[in-house]
Amino acid sequence: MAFGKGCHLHLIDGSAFIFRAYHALPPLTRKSDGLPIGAVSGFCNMLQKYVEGNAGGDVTHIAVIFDKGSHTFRNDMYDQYKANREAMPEDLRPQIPLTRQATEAFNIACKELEGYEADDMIATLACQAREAGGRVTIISSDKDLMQLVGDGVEMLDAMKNKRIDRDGVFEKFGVWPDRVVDVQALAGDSVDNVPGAPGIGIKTAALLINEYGTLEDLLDRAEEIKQPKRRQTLLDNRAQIELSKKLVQLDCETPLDFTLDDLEVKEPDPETLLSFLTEMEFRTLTKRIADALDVEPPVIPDTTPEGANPPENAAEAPPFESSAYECVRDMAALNRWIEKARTHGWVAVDTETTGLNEMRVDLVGISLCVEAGEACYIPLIHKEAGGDDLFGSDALAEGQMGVNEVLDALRPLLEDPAVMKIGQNMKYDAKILARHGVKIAPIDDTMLMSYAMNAGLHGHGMDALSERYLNHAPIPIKTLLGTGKSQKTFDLVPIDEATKYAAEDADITLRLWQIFKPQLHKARVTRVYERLERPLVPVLAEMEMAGIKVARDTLSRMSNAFSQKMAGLEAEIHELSGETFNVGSPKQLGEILFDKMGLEGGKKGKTGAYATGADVLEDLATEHELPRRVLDWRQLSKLKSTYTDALQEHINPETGRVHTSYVISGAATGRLASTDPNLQNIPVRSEEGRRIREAFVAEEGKVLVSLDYSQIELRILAHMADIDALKQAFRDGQDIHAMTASEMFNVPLDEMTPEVRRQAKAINFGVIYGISGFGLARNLRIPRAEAQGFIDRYFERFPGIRTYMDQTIAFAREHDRVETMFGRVIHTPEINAKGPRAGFAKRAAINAPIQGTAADIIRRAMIRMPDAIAGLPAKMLLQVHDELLFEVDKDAAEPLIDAARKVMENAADPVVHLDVPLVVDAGQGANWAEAH
DNA sequence: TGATTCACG
DNA sequence: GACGTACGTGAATCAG
Repeated sequence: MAFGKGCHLHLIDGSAFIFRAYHALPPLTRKSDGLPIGAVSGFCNMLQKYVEGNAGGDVTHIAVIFDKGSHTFRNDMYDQYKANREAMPEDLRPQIPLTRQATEAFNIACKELEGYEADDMIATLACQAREAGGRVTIISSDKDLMQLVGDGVEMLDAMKNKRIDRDGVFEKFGVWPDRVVDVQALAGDSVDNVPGAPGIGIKTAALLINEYGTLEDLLDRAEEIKQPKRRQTLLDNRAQIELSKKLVQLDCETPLDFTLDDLEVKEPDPETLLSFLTEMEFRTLTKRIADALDVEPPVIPDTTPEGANPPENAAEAPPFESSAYECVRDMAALNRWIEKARTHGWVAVDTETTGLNEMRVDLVGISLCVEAGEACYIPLIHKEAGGDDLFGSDALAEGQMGVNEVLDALRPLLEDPAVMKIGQNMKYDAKILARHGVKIAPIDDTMLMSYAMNAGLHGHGMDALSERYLNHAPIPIKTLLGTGKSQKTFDLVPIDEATKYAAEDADITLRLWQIFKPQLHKARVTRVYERLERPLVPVLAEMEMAGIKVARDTLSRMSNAFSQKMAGLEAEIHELSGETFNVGSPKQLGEILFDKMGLEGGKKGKTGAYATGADVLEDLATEHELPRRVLDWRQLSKLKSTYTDALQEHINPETGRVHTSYVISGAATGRLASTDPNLQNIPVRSEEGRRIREAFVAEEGKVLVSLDYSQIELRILAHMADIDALKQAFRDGQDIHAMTASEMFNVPLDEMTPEVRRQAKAINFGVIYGISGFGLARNLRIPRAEAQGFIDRYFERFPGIRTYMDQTIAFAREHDRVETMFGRVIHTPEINAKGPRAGFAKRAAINAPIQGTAADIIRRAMIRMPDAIAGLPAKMLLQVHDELLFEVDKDAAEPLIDAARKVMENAADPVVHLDVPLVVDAGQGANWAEAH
């Protein structure tokens, strides 16, 4: 395309980029040979960020312009020009040619000219582009370039992401761009050693220029200046000022050996770019760019933990031999293991504790493994064998080192960035260790590796993985602890037994890691694992340890109120049924309703019991009073048993807070699951239930802040299925359900009734779930034919939805899996099954990419959140699928909302560009009910 | 231990 | 033509 009207040229000041990169970054060196590459790395990062930021923009032409040589025509005019510049730092010099290579690798034109400064080339190009009728953006913050601004030329400070237009220039110089040189000529520039007029700065210069029009007029009429000192300075220094103007005046006539047309934007060649980055050994950037280009990142050979790769021959691992495990009882032995871990660069770690509640249990021992079959156990607080149960003997068994002693010795290893720590469900161990002041990092997690590769195929617990991938059934914990009431804790297990069990766990973990690590690439889920799974571990560990304050007395009051109401309802129910029975027993209730009272519509399930679910009772409620009472009773029973009662037992006596646990690999779609207690299903839909949220409170002087994505799954559907009408509605900020209703039923928006809107809303949700006429009919309580009619109409109006569904199912049928927009893989093993199971699988396959993409987005937000709110007195406490809950000092609530909202709304960038905006709603209050 | 029910997104 | 039918979770409870 020839450059002309409608074109947009971006000119990057390469030298400025390099210096900024150099000063912004610590002195990094290339691992393999120590070559300094900090500036190159920063340069590439900035370039990448810049390219990403402009993806989909209107840039048509681009070039990075470099200075070349130190002698320019300005030195001929004035030998002191830029004379007092500091020499280029030694470690920057070799990086200069590399930044040129980098630019070329990005397939961006890279230009320089002997004897000219980059500024002159930029000026020339800008002038040419302007004359051709195009627009220009100069990426630089160099004030010397500001004289070019105007008539379609703008500057952009890439670091501050601030555009500088004519007004911006005026702000800086006090004159419009065409007089900037005059001001600079007067004011001079100490950095470039431009002399100017002594004693006159930018302020005074602007004042004078504005009064006299131009520099030339000013100098000619210098006699008229009222202030004697100023007048004299100008008269005395006329020659110097005129020279200064020549020095700062950019040359728009630079002889270029290329034209604007040569600068047309070109897509980078993935291979060229990635091979350059690989050569530089930029791991993070290589992955990021591979992501952006949607190719699997190349493997960078490495000796550091990030890429610590197990031996290729892991399959030839020795058989399990529990008697070979070592029990570490003294410092000398421990140090030998630490040394082994260091020489390998990795170590599998497993902690044994007195229970499963990470916030309360004690650390009993630690096992380590460095090679298959080579593992040890470090017992810490095992109790004396044969201890008197009656008196609960507390005596420690012989031959154990102290907990602090051992952790002090292990801490440098566990925190060493050069040693990879491998675990199965590392969040657990990380929390235990964090309670002892050890911040374990970096980590790999075999559970998460399995999850990234095999979600939907099987579970990811260690026992299942060991049997499946190592063909080895681990020692069941039951054989050590027993079961039921007589179950004991791990500290009561004899040390020799514990050694076999614990060391085996570390051994298994290491072997799994050796198998999984190389598989990640082949399964094309490396970036899912490294960017969506692993980084979540420390974030969730922090949230879980922070916990949320729960007001026990509030819950307990509610509990009592519920009890009373339930007793009343129970009496009425017994009265109505004519006998006393267990209202909580669906079986008894079914018999009362359908056998004794003879109500219609009794259906027996596969166990032969009548169904008495809420939907059944709801239907019966029109016939009889009893079902309504049972529904009310059940609601209260649920609230009391699951929430007001159970929640109190989860309040940690030490912290006064409730600490949930998130299961990263819980849901196949990428969603988190919350357990012990589940804080993702605290009531909100019913008025009565919502009040339970009043018991979730902020600490004194703080507030709870809730931010939630508005309609995130529908937005993702609109994008993925590419439905223009829906996308436009979201862009316009319309009520999406009303808009759907309007489209479907031909009702103008201003005549929309709540009932019609409600129906459209049900359909919108139904679509996400893989709708059926039957299901919609049941949900809306309308005849099935009518529901089917709605669905047909919906697909007629939004045919893209049908296409999306068909394509998704076809993909699943072919590959036995579906994927989210971020590359998360969800296996659909039943998609080709026969019978009703195929229906389930189909609907799950339709839903998974949508639900999963939403899950990926909030994960990305959570991973970025700690940095984004680092300066605020705030903590992220809970995640509820599309909501994040924070606790923050009262006066910092607004800044927190601003910061967190920004992260959430931009969480898809830069890997995925959504055609619809993500919108986040926020609220705050003393408790969760108020904040939501 | 499995089925049922119901809380959430 | 029949069959079964909205996606993803966790916890409490009953009953065998």
